[in-house]
Amino acid sequence: MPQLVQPHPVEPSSALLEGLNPRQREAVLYRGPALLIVAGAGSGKTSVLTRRIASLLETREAWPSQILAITFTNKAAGEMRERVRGIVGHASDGMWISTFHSACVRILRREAEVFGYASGFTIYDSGDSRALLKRLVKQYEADVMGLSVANVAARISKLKNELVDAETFSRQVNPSDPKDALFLTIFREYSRALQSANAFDFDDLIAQTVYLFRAFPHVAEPYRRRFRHILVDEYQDTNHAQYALIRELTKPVAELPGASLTVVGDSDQSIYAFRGADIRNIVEFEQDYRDATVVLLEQNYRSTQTILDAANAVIANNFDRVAKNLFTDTGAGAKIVGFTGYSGHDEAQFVADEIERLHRDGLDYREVAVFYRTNAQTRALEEILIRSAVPYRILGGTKFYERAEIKDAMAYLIAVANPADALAMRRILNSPKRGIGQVTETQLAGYAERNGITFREALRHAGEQGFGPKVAKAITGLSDLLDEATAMTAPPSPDAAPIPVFDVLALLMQKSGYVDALRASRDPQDEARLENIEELLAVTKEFQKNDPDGLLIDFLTETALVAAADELDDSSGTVSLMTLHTAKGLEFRAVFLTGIEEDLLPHRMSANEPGGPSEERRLFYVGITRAKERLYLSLAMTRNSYGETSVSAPSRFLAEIPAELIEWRQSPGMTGPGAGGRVAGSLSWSGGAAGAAPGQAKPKTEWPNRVTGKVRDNGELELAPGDRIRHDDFGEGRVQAITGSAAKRIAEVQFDTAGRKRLLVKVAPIVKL
DNA sequence: GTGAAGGGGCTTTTT
DNA sequence: GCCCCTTCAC
Repeated sequence: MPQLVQPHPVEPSSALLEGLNPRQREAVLYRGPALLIVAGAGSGKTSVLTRRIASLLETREAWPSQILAITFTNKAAGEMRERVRGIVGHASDGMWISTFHSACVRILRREAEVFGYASGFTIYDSGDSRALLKRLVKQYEADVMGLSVANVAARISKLKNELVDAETFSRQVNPSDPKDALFLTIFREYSRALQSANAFDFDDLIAQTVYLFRAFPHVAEPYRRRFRHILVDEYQDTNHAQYALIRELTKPVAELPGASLTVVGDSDQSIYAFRGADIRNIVEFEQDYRDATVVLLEQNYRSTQTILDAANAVIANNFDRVAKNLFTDTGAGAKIVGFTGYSGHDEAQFVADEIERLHRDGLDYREVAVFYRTNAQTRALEEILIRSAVPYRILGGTKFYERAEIKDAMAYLIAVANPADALAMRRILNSPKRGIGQVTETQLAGYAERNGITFREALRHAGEQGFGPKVAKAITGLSDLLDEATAMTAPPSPDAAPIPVFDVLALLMQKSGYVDALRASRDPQDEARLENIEELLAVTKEFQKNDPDGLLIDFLTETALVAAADELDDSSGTVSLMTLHTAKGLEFRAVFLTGIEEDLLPHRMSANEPGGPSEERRLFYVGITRAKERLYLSLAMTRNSYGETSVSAPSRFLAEIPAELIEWRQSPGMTGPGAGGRVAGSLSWSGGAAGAAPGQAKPKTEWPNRVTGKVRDNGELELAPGDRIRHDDFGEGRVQAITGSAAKRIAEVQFDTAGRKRLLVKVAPIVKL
């Protein structure tokens, strides 16, 4: 064991402290049992955290293996690791920098056997949990009692985040309430099913690690000894289970004091109460950890004063907070631009046009982001951005790993890695179609249960269950294929290189007939599905490239834990679209906050929740403070939801921003008949959505979802400068120039009334005249 | 057991 | 508007 505490730490090199203000410097240098860094938005906390870690290493106060740093996303973890490495080089190897979930998986994979799990356990995402719960809800006819899959799932998740398991819950619940009794039954069955499938759901990853540490101190002890410095970022968004995990890890062991704990957070940016985040963790930090020191970082190095003024003014309306005021010395900067569209599409068009203008002025697309409250808002934005030929990327929403064909392919891999996982087995049982239906599946499950074997084992005994020859052969064929793949993943000698995941997946997809079935299909969507399978194969290739020794189980872990923000690719040169939640922790030179309307932000669903409106305000605050130079606030008078158009009202939050900070290109008061009213005062549209505003007569354009990949296709439409065209929305215009080639050909068109636009020739709703 | 057609219900945010 | 589930015909 290396020396644990140096009485007189060596002064860190001056390069490490360079450019830090006194507060930041203190946050880097302070040494003690507990440190809370209250870091306002943009106050350089990432820099402080990295330098704090680097200084611990540089002065030899800590070995890399003694450091555990928790970040909010895998991407943030990767960046922090790189930055520390940039300062101290390979002296940083061996640190644990990861998310709560990744760190817990790492611990659980090592220790699973201690409490009845196997190391190859599956991680169930929310879709898997719901699939499991669906069967239970149906089985117990719980829906007639008003227990839907969604609310059972939410309730179980909440309980697990509070470290309440089914047995603990059974002691709290009133057994004479039939609804609660039924819920308890389902909770129990769900937990049992997870355990027998050798699986953890997302919430288990944290909660079970805590149970493990509490039940088996000898398991916890090596971790308590090992991690002498624990740092947690975004502490305001930790839930009770995560809090408890940190408490467990910082407990003293025998002669050793507890690990030194550093947490960084900002209660104004707490936006995850809905998933159990407890702001008290940060507010009561000083009571929890005696001798804690607090450092406050208020100077902002990100945004202009105008943006900060808006942010400060908005957040000041939350009454239950410690006053904090962000400031900068970089100057006022540009005014915030406001825009009110007639419809969501009109709003989106403003966004697209403005992005193009910024781009012409030299701003790279990757410096621009568009935020929204709900994923549903992407549709209109996407349609317009495609048409306007603005390159964009949606973070989160795409859900590659949630697509049926990807889930199928992953289920094949899971069936190999974790034969106990009946959910994965059932999923692949009849995809591709093998003539194994519901009846056969139920029979197999029954056989497994009667004989006390797994579902996977039952497949091996297909011959003994009275199936027809075709069905029996199909089952045996699948079973043999899985055996073949399993043999690949278990190399003959321990030091032989593992067979790449790519080969395993390729074998499974081919020999199962999965790809052949897609190829043979006449469903046009299957072509896209086939491409997705190929995309997944490419992902496995990439995985092996980055991690040549990576095993199948590592691949499954990595893909199970990708967060939306992990998809951000700084080199892509595209505009980033994401929800306000995903935006936390990021920054962009130009930011568009869209849909700033009542019922959307604050969201209608938040109104009845305690603390709901305040949390929505923090969400708005988080969005505003992502912007470095330019901030746009936009909204629409009408919005489509459920295929119906409804009228919307400006968000109350708009009125909280001092009027002189916003320059309205088109204010809410200017849009309706009888325009001229002020934004802030009355919060309704004067005259509603009536009146034939130009934006509203738009013809409907069909934009099928991305699975089909089938958008409008003009084929090889020939266009040359000088040609006249007609556009569905913009009317007639003249082509000014053509750039790009093939599918990326872009036409610059001067429209007679709609101004100048860039259009993707292949997909724009245009005809040549 | 499979596929097409029609009806009901739903969306806040995420690891 | 779309997804998922049920129903019905083969």
